[in-house]
Amino acid sequence: MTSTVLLITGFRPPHSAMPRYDFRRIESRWQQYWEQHQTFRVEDCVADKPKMYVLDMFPYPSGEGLHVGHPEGYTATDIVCRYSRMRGRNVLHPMGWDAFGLPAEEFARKMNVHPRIKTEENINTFRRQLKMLGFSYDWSRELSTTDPDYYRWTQWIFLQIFDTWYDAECVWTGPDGVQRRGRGRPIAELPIPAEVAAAGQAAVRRYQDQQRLAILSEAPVNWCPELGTVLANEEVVDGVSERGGHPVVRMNLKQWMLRITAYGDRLADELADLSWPDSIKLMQRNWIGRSVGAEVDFRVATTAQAQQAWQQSRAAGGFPVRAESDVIRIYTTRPDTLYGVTYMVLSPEHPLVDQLTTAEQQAAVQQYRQQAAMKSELERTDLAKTKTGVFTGSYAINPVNGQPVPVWIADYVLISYGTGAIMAVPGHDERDYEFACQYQIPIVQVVAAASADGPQADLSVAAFCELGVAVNSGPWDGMRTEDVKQRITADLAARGLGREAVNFRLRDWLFSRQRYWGEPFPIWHELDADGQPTGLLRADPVQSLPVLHPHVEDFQPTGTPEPMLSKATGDWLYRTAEDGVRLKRETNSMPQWAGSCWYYLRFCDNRNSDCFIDPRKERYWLPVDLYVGGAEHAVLHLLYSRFWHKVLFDRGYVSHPEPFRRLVNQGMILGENGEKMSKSRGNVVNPEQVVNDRGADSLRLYEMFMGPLEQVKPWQTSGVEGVYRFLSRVWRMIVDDRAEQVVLDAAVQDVAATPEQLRILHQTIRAVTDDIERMAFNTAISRMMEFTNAMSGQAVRPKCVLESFVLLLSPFAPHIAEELWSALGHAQTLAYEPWPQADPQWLVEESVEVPVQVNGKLRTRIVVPVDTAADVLQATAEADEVVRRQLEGKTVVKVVVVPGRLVNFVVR
RNA sequence: GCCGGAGUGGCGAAAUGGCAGACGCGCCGGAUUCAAAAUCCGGUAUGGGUAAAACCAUGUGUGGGUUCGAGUCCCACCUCCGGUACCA
Repeated sequence: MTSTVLLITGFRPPHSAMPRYDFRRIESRWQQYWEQHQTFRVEDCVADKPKMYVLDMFPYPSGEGLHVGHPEGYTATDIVCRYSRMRGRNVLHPMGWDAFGLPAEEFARKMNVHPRIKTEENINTFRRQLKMLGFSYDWSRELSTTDPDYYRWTQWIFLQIFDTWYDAECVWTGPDGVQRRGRGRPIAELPIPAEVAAAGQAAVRRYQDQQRLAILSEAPVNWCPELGTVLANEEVVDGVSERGGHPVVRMNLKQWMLRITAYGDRLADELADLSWPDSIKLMQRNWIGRSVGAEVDFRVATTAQAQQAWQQSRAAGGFPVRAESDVIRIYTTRPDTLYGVTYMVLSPEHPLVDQLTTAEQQAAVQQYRQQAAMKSELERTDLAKTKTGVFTGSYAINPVNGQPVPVWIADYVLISYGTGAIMAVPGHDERDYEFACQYQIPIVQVVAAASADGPQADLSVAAFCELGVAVNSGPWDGMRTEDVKQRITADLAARGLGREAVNFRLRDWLFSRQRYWGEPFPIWHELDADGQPTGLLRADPVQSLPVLHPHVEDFQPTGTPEPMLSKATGDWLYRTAEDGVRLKRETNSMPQWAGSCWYYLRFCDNRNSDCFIDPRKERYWLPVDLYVGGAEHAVLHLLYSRFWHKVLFDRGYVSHPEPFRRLVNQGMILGENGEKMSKSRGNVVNPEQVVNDRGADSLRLYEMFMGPLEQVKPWQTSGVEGVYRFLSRVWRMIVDDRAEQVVLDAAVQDVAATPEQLRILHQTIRAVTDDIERMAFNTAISRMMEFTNAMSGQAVRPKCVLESFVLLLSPFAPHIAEELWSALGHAQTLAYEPWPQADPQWLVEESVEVPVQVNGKLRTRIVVPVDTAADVLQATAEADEVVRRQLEGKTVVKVVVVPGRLVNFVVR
């Protein structure tokens, strides 16, 4: 009875088998297939395939799970990888976890669960969510920075840095065949001055310890009591911690510093050859902030004879490495303005301040220094509206003209930059100008405008900071600024009073933290008989690595700058060496940046227990061909990684000077309201939800269809709907959605394609291919939509055309593509099918529509054969009715004819 | 302040100096349906014009410039976003 009714009404039973595009079934099926068949496992060092290393910035596995921002970059790289495999490349596409860090430790503190447990839980969530999206990672290469097998080698690299000193004069040629000046060399090769050698073994060791690239030094640091750790300058924003916004105070602590500044020149110069966005290169260059100028010595004023004697000794002995105790050494980028110096400024922390302060000024200076010390970084920058300072009572002699100038202290001069002291030229420096006005210090003009039409100097209004010509500058008057700089520096150098100098805005990298959940340092402190540190250090032997975390009972912060690891028991903290020396372990831990500095190397060889990377694999895979991640890492992570890489390069462990050949930054995805996504704004989109609603292929496609990868763009849930509809149309174009099984639609036939169909196909192949090469995924998807719109209307859809199309679609929407490929009769995955080739024969249209303009305004369009010559094209245009009317009664002055593009009549 | 990047329909966007708005969303109309969903077809920058078309004018943040021709190149400015902040 039922069947009768069915026949009469044409009603078909709902069939669960698979009529429609059922993404749930398709996606889980193909994810299982890839996993079972190890489809994306990659071999190292394959000789007959060109390699391609495509890397995502690995995520911090937060407790929140995946964010829609993650799949943006990951989808882009996955498309490139899948495409590249089909183009015959051997593709390395790994994923891992940057899993050390404070949140897991905070959680441990609240819940008393070991950070490792929470970390593993978070990683499991992230891995599950990423696998849902169908990325073609080689999961056998997965790693976490928190794996002892991984951080063993992080510690090992630290020891290499510890074992290295920077020989700035060394000229050498690397394995890349490029000659460089400056090289990190083994500390054992450091020349020891005779007097140090004579002072004994301990003196030699202390001397070496000062020259290493990793040194312990007493430095003013940002201590955050709330977080229980010191923070790098970069982690402090406006005087509070970047994470959590807790107050930060400055204090002096002994901390590990990595001497990244030694590599400042190379880090800046070697950006040149990288395929990175210019804006990122510029940001790095600005961050490094290399400037060229001069160091100049000003002797504290005493008697004329003493001054003369000093100058004579300098003329004879040259410019010393360290200035004498009565000499103020300054750094300036404008040595040409030396004649305009009307005062000098020492930073309040400068070691000469006490010595220079006269009895009358004692109280004022003392008070000022105390104030400055108490000011946080925030206040010091915030209160910068009006400059403050105090006169020390002393004068120094200007080496170019013998004039005495007063010496002040002021907190607008930073102890950490240059020499911590400046010559002040209020006429030609904004800050000095402001200060001089504040304290009625004379302002002298020594630079005049170079020409009448450029910016002019008016020192009654503002400092004149432009280049120009020297005035009031003795022998240099009339010379151009650039020339005076050169010659005055040379002149000072000849007299032993100055020299050319280079400075960096970049500071050395504060490399220790006081947290539990970071890599322990493989370093011991020697103790004396009383159990006090002697200041001498010992490195763990590399065979004994990793230094594992100690067991601790609770994760409450110590409340003091004493590191968390100091809560460890004695057997972790202390040891007696073979020679009987009592040792205490270093209890600081490494910052989160450490693990991410070199993970791209370990992906090439993540199971190696003999070395951090097999040199053969390093030479095969490195450098990374494409690195995609957020612009928030534009400076720090990328600079730190490059630094470590260069140390490893100098020490012969890696063969390329740079780790990342090409860099692309994805733009942030905003909430639907155009604001940054955040819990507090309530506009967070959960990718897992999108996958459940519309499938991974739709999510991937939408993330790419939103707009250019690099651009910031708002999320639109209706847009996901749009690409889902597109995938449904693709499905119906090939599969009969009325059948109970996945069978081809009756229109899909094994026949030859028509010329029109071939033209559409090959134009699509060409456009999609070009767009993938340009990483313009949004337009590639548009082209596939156009193809689908055109082909769906065809009564007969040749199978061969659809097969090529499915291959084009597969990098973007791999699950549906695999399913369709299988429906089209293929037993194997399409992951390694050759990428379709555009046949030039079908790329040319037979005729073309050419716009005709009159005076640049579009008047009509004419259709002509595609290769119509210029004169014929013009004649055709002139013959056109609309054009004739437009040209009537006017004089044609000129005709612009671009064959195949346009005709333009210029008339009067 | 300084250094980057970006301003194009109702929205996301597209456009080697050569037809502005491809593609998608939304909306409007139609087909299918008892009805709805889904699907399919058509339309959709603005103003004028027309019964409807044709057609005309305007239009890529603002103002200028180069050019036969400018969203695209140059100059000045405005707005938004990102970076940076006394670096001598």
